[in-house]
Amino acid sequence: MNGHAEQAVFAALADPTRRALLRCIASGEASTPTELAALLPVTRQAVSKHLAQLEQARLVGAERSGREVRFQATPAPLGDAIAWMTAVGANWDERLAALARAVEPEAP
Amino acid sequence: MNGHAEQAVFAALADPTRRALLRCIASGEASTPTELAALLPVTRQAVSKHLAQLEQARLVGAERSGREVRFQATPAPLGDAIAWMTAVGANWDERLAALARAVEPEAP
DNA sequence: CGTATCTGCAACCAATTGATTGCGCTTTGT
DNA sequence: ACAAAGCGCAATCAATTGGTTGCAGATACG
Repeated sequence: MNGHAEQAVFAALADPTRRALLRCIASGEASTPTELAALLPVTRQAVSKHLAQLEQARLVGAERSGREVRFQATPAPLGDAIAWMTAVGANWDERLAALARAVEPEAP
Repeated sequence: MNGHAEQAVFAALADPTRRALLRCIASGEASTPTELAALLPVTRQAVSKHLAQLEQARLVGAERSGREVRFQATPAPLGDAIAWMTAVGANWDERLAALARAVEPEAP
């Protein structure tokens, strides 16, 4: 689970529409593609493709309920991305090093 | 300093070559474009363009020294990106909420 | 049963991106 | 002074991306 995970996560987070979608889903503002499309200035199909990318990055999970699909946020990949950032940043920043220790509570 | 910063940071981090460059610079393995290009399977000009993007995201800083340019890592934007992630993730994950409190030590 | 929703899939299009080559400018060293 | 090293800029190219429209398959509701 190294290297390839951050790729998808950072790529997914690189798009403003995708970040907005994740925020809406995380805050419980909306859950289905049509609901989310109503909140954003793009079509439902565009939202659906973005959701597919977020799902591939494991940032959201889909669950079908009848004719609609309900999306929910998944926290783990964000933690992985933060771990990568702190691991890199710990080399030259003390504050990030401290955060790295907070992220990885493993005792050697 | 809201919104536009993460855009550049996440976009910069979305590319594998750029992540490798940041890791090399952060670890002190290399500092100049030609040094970095020697470590990666791309040309020096490609490295230079990637460095420009990292610089635009404030993840690295350039400093000319004679005929060569020495790059150094800048920690702040990583902290901003982590703050964004924890802020979004805090809505549905307790562990990220705890991390958010660690990142933002501001008392209201 | 028929109709209106909600969704996914395919084709297609413009814009961006990652990467390359070639050239010109500045700095170092003999 | 002159050659070599390091760097930046411009043009170019293939591949990817974000977005759209159109259509077909399920599912709820009258």
